Amino acid sequence: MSNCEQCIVRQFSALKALNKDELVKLAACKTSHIIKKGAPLFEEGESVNGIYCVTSGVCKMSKLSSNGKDQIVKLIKAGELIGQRSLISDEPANLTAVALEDMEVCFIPKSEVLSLFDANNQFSMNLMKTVCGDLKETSDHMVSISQKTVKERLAETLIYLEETFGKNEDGSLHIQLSREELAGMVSTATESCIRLLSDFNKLGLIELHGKKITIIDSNKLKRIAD
Amino acid sequence: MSNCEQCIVRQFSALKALNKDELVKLAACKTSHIIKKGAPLFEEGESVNGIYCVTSGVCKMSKLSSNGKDQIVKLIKAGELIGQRSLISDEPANLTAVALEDMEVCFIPKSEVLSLFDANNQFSMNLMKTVCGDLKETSDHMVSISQKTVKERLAETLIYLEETFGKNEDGSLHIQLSREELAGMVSTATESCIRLLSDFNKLGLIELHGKKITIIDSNKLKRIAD
DNA sequence: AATTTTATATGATTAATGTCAGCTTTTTTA
DNA sequence: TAAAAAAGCTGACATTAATCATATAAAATT
Repeated sequence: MSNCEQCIVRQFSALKALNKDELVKLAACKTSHIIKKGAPLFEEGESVNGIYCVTSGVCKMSKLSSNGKDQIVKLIKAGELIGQRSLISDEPANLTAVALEDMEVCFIPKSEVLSLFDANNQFSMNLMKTVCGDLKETSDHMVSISQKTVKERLAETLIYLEETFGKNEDGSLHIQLSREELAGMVSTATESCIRLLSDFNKLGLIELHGKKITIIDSNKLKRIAD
Repeated sequence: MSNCEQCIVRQFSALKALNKDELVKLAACKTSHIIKKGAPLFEEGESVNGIYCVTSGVCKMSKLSSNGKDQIVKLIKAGELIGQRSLISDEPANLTAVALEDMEVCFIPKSEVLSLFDANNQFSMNLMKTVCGDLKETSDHMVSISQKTVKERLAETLIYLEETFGKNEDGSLHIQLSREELAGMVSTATESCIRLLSDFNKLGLIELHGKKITIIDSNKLKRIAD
């Protein structure tokens, strides 16, 4: 059982409000897990009974629609919490969480979160701000899907991926998504996504080497994205 | 200055957790307002500095996109609160709120909400649940826009309007939206919306008399909506 | 009441994007 | 390493839904 006081990623989530005693108590009740790439943390409809704190790795939160397409609602990276919404709503998960890379996560049981919620106003305020931030992002995402073209959304998504997850030493996007997953973020068909990537490539906006995507002209991409 | 203790709609929002003292204090600091149909409560980008509690009437929360279309993100009815998200995030409004009917609202200043938040755990938990509910709805709405056809979404929206706002004695939808507004909810062009309403009419699923829409076969509509 | 403006309606056309099919490359598994 | 499976790519085509044009009806204004 590792220490929560030393945990760096804590600073990035609502947990930053916890005091020493609370952290000791947290360390005692949390459990650590390794989630392999492609494995689910939980699936839509499951009862989660706690929240996950991501120590390393990235995961996608998505919803499978009746036509078999996986719409990615958001990506989560180290330092963020997963499952707050359904914990607070006291409902089963609305989205499926699947690891995009090998992940390390800590599971904090619901009872512990609720007791923190009661005892620590700053913690609950932080949690609330996170959920409110998610709500704003999701509203904006919704408007973007309904008002922008696929090309604009793809450009927007590529910029988002670079800004949020950074790049490798060779300049390529650090996060590796399949074309299908990228399409799921953009909300388009896989073929359309591939075709537009290929167009961007021909226009010199990006470079493609297998799964690696390198953004060459981010200003032009930003202009396309609006 | 009217009484908050006697206010019925309080029961429908996070405010139901307030005790007698808190309600007296609330009554003393809140202000009541009449908003005429078509008038804005606030616009995107404005600082709201408090929350509105809707006593009567309905309003739309929408976002104007660069191409001039108004995407309606959600509708709000009596008993609900408006502006929690930006209050908690401490940000300007992300959406514009416009009255669809004459409305009565009470404005509660930010300082009062924050002090309730600190003093009353149940209140903050309620507020949090509301925001989480909004987040789930918005996520689902987003997936619906990206995965369903316009026809399916229109059917879905009509069912939602009947279930949420009820019908008049003659069976027509109680809430009256322009075709443009309905299109804004469905996320489609006004013409497409009109055309599909006309199709539904010909198929005997609904009846149109001017602005009045009457749902005739809600089962078939539900089947179309999925 | 007449006129202007706005909303609703419908047809024709175009543009955007999804679907299907076939092929190549990459990855996985035996 | 060979074979099989999955992912990526491209072209052809179909479909959906947006746009444009125009007509009618309703509402607002003079």
